[in-house]
Amino acid sequence: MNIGTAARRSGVPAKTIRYYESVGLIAPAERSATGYRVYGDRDVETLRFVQRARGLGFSVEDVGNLLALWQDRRRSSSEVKALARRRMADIDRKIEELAEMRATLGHLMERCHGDRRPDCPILSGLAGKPERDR
Amino acid sequence: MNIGTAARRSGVPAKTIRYYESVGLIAPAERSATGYRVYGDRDVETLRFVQRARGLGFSVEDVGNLLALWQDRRRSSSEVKALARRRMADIDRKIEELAEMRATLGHLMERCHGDRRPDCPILSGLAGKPERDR
DNA sequence: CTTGACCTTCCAGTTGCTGGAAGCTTCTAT
DNA sequence: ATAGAAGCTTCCAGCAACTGGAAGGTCAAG
Repeated sequence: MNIGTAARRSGVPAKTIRYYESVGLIAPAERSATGYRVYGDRDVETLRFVQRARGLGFSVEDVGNLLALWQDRRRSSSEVKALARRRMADIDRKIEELAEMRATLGHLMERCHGDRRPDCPILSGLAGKPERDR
Repeated sequence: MNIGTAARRSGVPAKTIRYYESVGLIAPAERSATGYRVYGDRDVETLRFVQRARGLGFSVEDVGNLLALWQDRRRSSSEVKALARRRMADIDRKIEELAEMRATLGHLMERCHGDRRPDCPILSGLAGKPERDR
């Protein structure tokens, strides 16, 4: 099958497949006589694997490692789990960051009238002159 | 004061200040006779404002808008609040995405022994062949 | 045989910096 | 006075992970 079909079946856009190939995440596809990339069902499975791993937020580099482990019969599951643990820690850190932003922004917004008046605690807050009352 | 001092006082690295100037987020600084950028206390305040807004995750473009509103006496606070609301929605969306990743990754990890054996539900899960038992 | 859908490569742009090179200027210490 | 360190300037490159678009070759249908 051609790249368009592989793209449809895997959910990875054709452009992205080419990109993955160019950065070495996936092996270069075979080519037809006229230079078209040719894919098989295995390749589609690989692409789906990549898609899912990326969906969990693993970096392209980490996906490369996961892919290598996946294809290595002699792997130990602890290596995979270690990658997953690191990713989990990343996620938790990011969630915390966002929660903090959320809280701060929420506090600022609460006090803002949001009407036609120029008075705005959000701006004062950003300016570092927090409304001090209450 | 020179850029290094402004950087120290505002918490924005000198390189980043130059970058902000280059993309038009902040006005070009005045220059000394020898071409050094010269800053005043106002500029440091502006930089701090930018720093805080960026810390809440506003894009550089949005910070530009906030800055403009901050400096506009005739602004209405509703404009500011609208920006904040959009940012809040972004944050919530991202938190949700991350929470979903967390959950999925957590499920996969739970079942992985993480020992020397190659058997690994994390990889099978990514491969799209979820362990079906239990 | 022409049209339109695919495919190819290559270059550029996105976001928000950050690092580094080459070359001035200013400060500090002797 | 002068040497060296620290600070400043500009410009170019690169990070992640694509995405868009131009220019051009290919293929199937009517």
